[in-house]
Amino acid sequence: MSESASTGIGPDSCTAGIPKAYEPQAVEEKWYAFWEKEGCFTANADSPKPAYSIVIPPPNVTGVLHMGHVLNNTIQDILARKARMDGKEVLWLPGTDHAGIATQAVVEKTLRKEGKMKHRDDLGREKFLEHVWAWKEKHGGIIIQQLKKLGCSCDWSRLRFTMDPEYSRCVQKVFVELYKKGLIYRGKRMVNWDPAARTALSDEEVEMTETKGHLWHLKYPMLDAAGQPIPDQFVIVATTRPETMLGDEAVAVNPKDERYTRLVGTKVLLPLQNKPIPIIADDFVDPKFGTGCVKVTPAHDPNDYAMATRHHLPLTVVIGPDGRMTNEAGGGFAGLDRAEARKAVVEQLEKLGLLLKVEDYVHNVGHSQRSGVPIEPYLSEQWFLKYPAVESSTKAVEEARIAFHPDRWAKTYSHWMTNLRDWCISRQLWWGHRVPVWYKKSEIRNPKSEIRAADIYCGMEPPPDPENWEQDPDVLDTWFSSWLWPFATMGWPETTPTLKKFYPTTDLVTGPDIIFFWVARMIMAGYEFMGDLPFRNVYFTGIIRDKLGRKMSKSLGNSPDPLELIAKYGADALRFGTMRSAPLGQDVLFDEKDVELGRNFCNKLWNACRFRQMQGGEVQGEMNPALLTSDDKWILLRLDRAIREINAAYAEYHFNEIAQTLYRFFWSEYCDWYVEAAKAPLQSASPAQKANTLAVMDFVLSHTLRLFHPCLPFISEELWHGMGYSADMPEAQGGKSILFAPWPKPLSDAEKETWGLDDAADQLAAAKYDLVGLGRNWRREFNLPANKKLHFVLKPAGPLAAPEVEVLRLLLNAEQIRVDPGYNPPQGTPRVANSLGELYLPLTGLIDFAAERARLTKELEKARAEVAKVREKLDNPQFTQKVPPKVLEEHQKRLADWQAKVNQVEQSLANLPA
RNA sequence: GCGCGCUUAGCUCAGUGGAAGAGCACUUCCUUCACACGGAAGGGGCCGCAGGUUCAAGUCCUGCAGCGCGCACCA
Repeated sequence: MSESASTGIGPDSCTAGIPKAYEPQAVEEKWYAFWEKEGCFTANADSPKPAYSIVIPPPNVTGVLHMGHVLNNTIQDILARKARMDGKEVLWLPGTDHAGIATQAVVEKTLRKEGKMKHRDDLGREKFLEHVWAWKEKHGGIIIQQLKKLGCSCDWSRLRFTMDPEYSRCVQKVFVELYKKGLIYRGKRMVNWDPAARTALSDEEVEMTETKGHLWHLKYPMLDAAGQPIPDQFVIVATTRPETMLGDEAVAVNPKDERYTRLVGTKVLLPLQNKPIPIIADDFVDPKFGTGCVKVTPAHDPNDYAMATRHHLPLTVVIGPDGRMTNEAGGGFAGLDRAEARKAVVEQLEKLGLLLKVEDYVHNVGHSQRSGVPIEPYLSEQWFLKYPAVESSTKAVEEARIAFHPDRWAKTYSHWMTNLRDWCISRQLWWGHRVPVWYKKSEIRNPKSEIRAADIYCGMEPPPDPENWEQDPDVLDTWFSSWLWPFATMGWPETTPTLKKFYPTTDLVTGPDIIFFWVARMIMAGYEFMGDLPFRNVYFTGIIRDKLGRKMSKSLGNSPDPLELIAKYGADALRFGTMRSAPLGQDVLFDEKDVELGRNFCNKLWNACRFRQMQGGEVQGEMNPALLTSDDKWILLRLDRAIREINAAYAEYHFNEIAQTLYRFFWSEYCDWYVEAAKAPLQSASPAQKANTLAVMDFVLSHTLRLFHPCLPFISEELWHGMGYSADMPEAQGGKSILFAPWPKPLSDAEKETWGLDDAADQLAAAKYDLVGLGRNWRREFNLPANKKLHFVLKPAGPLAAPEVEVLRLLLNAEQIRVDPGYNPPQGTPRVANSLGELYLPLTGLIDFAAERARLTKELEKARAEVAKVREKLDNPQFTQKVPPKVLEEHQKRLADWQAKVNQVEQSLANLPA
């Protein structure tokens, strides 16, 4: 493979030429280009392989990559790459979203800044949209390029945008169908109005935030039958929004409230407007709250609107769609912003002596999720959708045909689904899918009267006589297009091969914050238009926070730029670090240290392979069972365990466990123990034995690289070729790319038997490493420098082959280990022991016996405590009778082990000088 | 108000019924021919509090407290 030459590692490269540290930049660029050129990510709809598919949650077309994207897309990429290695035909379908309000707001802001307009009306619809499209062309590809940097294996040939002409047709078709079914209707309602964006919003786009405000108590003068104020007689109303009083049309009391019964039917004088308004009785009013009198502002409060409807009160609009007071608010207030008007109204009332008191008051205020400003309840005509396929969608999740991970979100879903309210889908914007509805021009549009059905034309094509019609100016909520994403991206309404092969999709990876916005609606759209669920599993990621637990935001400046991290540490490092700290369903506290850990891990992998290369020779294919050492057998068993653990973690979407197992296996088991132990045969054994050790390394590394590939796609590919493991594989199964190499299988019983991977070998190696640990501890105890060569004596408990002793010698960094079954140590020789035998360090005179005695005493105490703990359990007949046999055996063995430890340590202590 | 999470080593977090774990940070030693983006050895936990179930509880149940997040029209 010529690709390997440039970065240094490879079968033919000379040792000196391999960089000591992994340098990801060139490697990542090279392999991404290779994958794309070779069409590795392109899904074949005609493939006989079983299908695996994911649709990307489309990022905002003009957005840039942030840490949330990194988390989300790394997970999707891991799933996609794992599925390929499992032999599936994989489609990861990418795309972007037009993100109506967000994009329009950004473009408007830019155009204002550039002095090209003050308000979009200055440009007009067509001209303005030209600017948005230009913006989209300029910025739309950025996030796609960034996803490629991250290594995402999306099928870019199928890239979709929610405003693609074909996609727009889907949106129109869906609107028309639902309109004809009567599920989409037009209505005059009190909606959530965003005065900054000047559009209606859905309920889901309103965030209730606890706000410190005030409760103003206002005095409304009572009027007598002749309409004259009764001196010193007032009705007291309390309000959090005094500016709305300019639009009051009544004061309401509870009909059962005896304090006010006699007042019902009389009138009060609305201050400032000097308008008589009635006192009405309505059950809505809670007599126990405040004074029991409520001011009624029909046009600016949903409850008041409902009351006004019941009592046939007029609607006085005093706040306009721009959040400024209208002419109806009166001369002194018209034109003021609602916040300014509040101050002005309070000031005036105070002057008139009509402000009784002001209390601090904490309450929830709806804010626009987009622009952050307080929502204004606003009466307007909008399009609404009565959700389709609700029952099947609810059941699909409740009966786990669609599985949520973690499943607790199913409860949230269920709660929302059983309390659905119609979805306000029209937006007073220009950037988006325009409502496919035309109104007859001859009908003079009177905002106070609703348009008759006969004068509405709804269709995918404009009416045949367009000159007589006028299209609805509004566009549709962005989510009204993204809810079709899983099938509209696959060629629906045609039954395309892609749709046939890959719908329903397998997994969806998204954030729980859009469970209502997107996930629930996609499920309903799936059932309504495809007659089937859109995905089988939904993985909900956590939210990425900074290390102080704060949400990442531009204003806080606590959001690192993933591309800078990639440039600094490599994409693999970013992916691995993120996965390792991202438990299922929990928020992720991101720390750059995690990425550093990822980089260090890649470097470890690089150097472990570099070490193998430095031993020379071709890839060794066959392991000769007769030549396998206990260390070989031990690492093969550890590999087997790692494969099983990783498979189990994949099955449960536990990505942090996958990363942690990879880390533990490769670093703590393979590098720390196996490689160090293997240096013994590599340095001194026969050529055949040496070759066999290399065969074990090649076996383990070639499996390891494949286990790593979904998480670390770049370095695993580089090393896969560099080490020559691709050479033996069929072209389509790893020969071309590790992408298609078969996913490692756990070792079979037959393999374990062939290679002699039994408990005895496993325990021999483990005992060796244990003894090494005990021996190494002496260096610290006795202040012996780590590089000082020492002489040990080993008194083995049984027969011990010379190569095992050589491993001990190497791991202990010993000059020599003298094996002497009959060794009779002089009093005072430090001693440790386990099942392997007794290890002595004859160093009389150099030793701090007090420290050794203290250490051994502590160890003895610990061992005795453990013995006591286990013995207590075993002495309990309840325990021995009820416990499963396996657990009983474990405890008995534990007792024996700790007892042996006690004996060993006692002997070691006895061996110290008194 | 209802619902859902979280509370384990200095920090960030794994660990869902059978001997308290990882990474980082810290201490000591080591530039030994894969790696100082490294190696070795250490120190450090009433597993939030109180009850209960069980032979056995960090793990299951019930309260309580603190923190966080959803949902909810009380002015």
